Amino acid sequence: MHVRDRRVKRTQNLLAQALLALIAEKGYDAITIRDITERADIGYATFFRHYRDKDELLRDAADVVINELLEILFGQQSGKEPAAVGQLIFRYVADHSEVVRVLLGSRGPASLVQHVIQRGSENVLRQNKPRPGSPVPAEIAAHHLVASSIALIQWWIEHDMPYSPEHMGEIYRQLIVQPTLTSAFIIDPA
Amino acid sequence: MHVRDRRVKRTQNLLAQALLALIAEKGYDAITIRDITERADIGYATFFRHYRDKDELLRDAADVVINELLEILFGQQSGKEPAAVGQLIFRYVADHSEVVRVLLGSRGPASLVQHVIQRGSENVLRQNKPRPGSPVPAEIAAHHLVASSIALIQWWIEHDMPYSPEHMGEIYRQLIVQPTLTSAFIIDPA
DNA sequence: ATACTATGATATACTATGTATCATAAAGGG
DNA sequence: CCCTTTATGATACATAGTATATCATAGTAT
Repeated sequence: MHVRDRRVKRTQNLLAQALLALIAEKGYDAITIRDITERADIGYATFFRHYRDKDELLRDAADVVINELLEILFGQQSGKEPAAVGQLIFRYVADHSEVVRVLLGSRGPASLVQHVIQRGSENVLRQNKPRPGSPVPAEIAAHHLVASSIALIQWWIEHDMPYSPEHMGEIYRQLIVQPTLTSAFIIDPA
Repeated sequence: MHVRDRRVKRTQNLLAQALLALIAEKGYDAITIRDITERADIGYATFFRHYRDKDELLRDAADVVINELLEILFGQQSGKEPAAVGQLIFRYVADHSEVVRVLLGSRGPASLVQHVIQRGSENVLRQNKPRPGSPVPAEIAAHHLVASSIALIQWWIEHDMPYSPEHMGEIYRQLIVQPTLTSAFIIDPA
């Protein structure tokens, strides 16, 4: 999937940036497509040449963030200790809190969160071996791991990040990672 | 808050029933207010005399279900063993899967799920004593407990309930209840 | 019985979506 | 560099849905 025409790339970038800026200003629901095209300085009809509706544009913009975070978590250093993973997550969120707040904010559509959970679960399943004989199916454990992580991030952001990323990493490990791994997966000793 | 006029109660009931039926048929987003009023056989303008928009009606309808479930969980038998609590939840969901599917379905607005988490967290905090010195704050643990439970219910419903309520109760206990209680709360020995 | 209030029906203004069309400008391949 | 292709801008327009106002009527409470 390589976009050949520079004009297309330019237009899509402008639309995504405009959307994120507008969400931060007035919330997702209040935004009209005309708002987006005016902010991006793009013809109104041009929007529909790229996306069917607002949601499609939002998902496209979100994929950039998702891939970035997945790269951090599952990149070269996949065998890292689980304790550090939590700190990585919450440090990333703190560094990009504006965008994350926008994407996971309570105003966004539920379908986006579902999409993020889906993407995350696939990666968890790919990176861990299920423990044979466990009453907890790997598919459920993966879903739980990702959904709980997002819920924890949402709580942290909505409460204006009252604890440090290190502290959140410890909470994350104790409440989510440790129980899930010991319940359903073979713990990687690396 | 007692509704005196029978006409009001009648109208609101008809609107709520119509909305739930329509969500099951075509999904929340596709529903117009005219759809609702026509199905309920109520004048179009009358809708706005009770609710500002669709979301307000949905939240009102959801509160009925929330209160019912909270009554089951925190009613007379609050001191029950945690293992049984999971079965109670998933049995209730199975018995009311149509409505729960509608309310927690991926098409519904995110704000509704947030609302449910809020209501549930308050109850968890009210029913449990925080463990002193734990790195996991009680507020976070309560949020985690409820948010994870909803995520697990969503997974179960969206996958057409492939495991029995008993099995789900065990998963629930192992993945969510046990870790959360031991991490952040004083375990009730009753 | 009477005063009150909710409803139905209707009209209307307004906003937003989505499509069609055509001239123009920019891009890419040779 | 030329030529073909394609994306964009501008505009007009059809459609759908929201939200409010008004008034006669019917149901409700006390």
